[in-house]
Amino acid sequence: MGALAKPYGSMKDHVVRNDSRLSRMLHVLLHMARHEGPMTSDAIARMLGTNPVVVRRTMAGLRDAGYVRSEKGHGGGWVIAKPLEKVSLLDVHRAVGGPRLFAIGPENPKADCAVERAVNTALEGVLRDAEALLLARLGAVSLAELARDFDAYCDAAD
Amino acid sequence: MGALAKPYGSMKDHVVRNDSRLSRMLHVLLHMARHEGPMTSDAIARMLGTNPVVVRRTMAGLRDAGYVRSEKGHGGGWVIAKPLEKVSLLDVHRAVGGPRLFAIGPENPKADCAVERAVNTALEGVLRDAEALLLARLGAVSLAELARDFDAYCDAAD
DNA sequence: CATACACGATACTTTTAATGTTACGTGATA
DNA sequence: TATCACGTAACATTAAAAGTATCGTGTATG
Repeated sequence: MGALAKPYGSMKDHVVRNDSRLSRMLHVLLHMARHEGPMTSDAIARMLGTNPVVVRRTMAGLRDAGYVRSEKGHGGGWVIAKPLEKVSLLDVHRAVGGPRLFAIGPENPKADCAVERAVNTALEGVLRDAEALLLARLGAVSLAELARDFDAYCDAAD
Repeated sequence: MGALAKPYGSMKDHVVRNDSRLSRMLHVLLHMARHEGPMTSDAIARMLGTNPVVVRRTMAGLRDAGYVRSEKGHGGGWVIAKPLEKVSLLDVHRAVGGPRLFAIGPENPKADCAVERAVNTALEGVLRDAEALLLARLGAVSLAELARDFDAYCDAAD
């Protein structure tokens, strides 16, 4: 027992493809906040190293949630539609589909076997607590704070 | 901001295929603890609703860690090789390969873009803390405690 | 009003890791 | 020696995110 906890991401030496929708949207939103006028899906896609269709697909959730707006035609693109103070990282997570957070979990949540149910109960308890922490932390940070962190980081680099 | 946290597993209505190696191995180990003599990979596979090759593949990690032993030939199979008090859920997690815990994460951990790095820093901080909690909780529970929980649950059902 | 622009949406393909499956080898026991 | 049980390699399947091609719709501009 009692092995030491390794930090996040140190378990595998190969590259793991995580769900990066939250991370990407945060990246985009901060850029949009520092950008005059609309940003096109093409420009955003180049920023993210991906495809405009992926951008539209992912940002659709943000639009439906009212965090951004999209305009068609000449001079169109994406603009921020809600003050950054009013949007938390959790809001963005939810807006992009609120994907599952954990890669591990029980095989069969509704097991017949009593032993399996006992295992599930224990694991689910642990996962629930970690999820609560994660969501609380994401909910406690607004896009505005994230932007301020970035500005502070830039100033520190001077 | 301030949306309420939904409990674990409630975000999706379709079935999500999690990495179930930890959960499965805990299930198996508790059964083995309550079982006289070796259990064959075939019997375990029937218990888990899977294939004996999957069982051998996954249990290989437990064997290499010294938590179980395997015997060939007539009357062979898998037996527990270490007291349940000495093995934590975290030990089992590590023994099955210590798979990644989170399904979300940054797209590109080593970004050139300063905005992206700021996002990554924030997200990684949250994930690191949640991971620390998760690993600490897994490390704090031994297989023996899990087995006792199960016994208590059974007694309560009388 | 015609044209280029930009999003909206659909229908795919690709990718990755876990899981499932088949087949064959090795050692142990009756 | 025949059967049992694990060890291993190789390959197929699956699921979700991500990538891609293509078309439709609305919009501003010349």
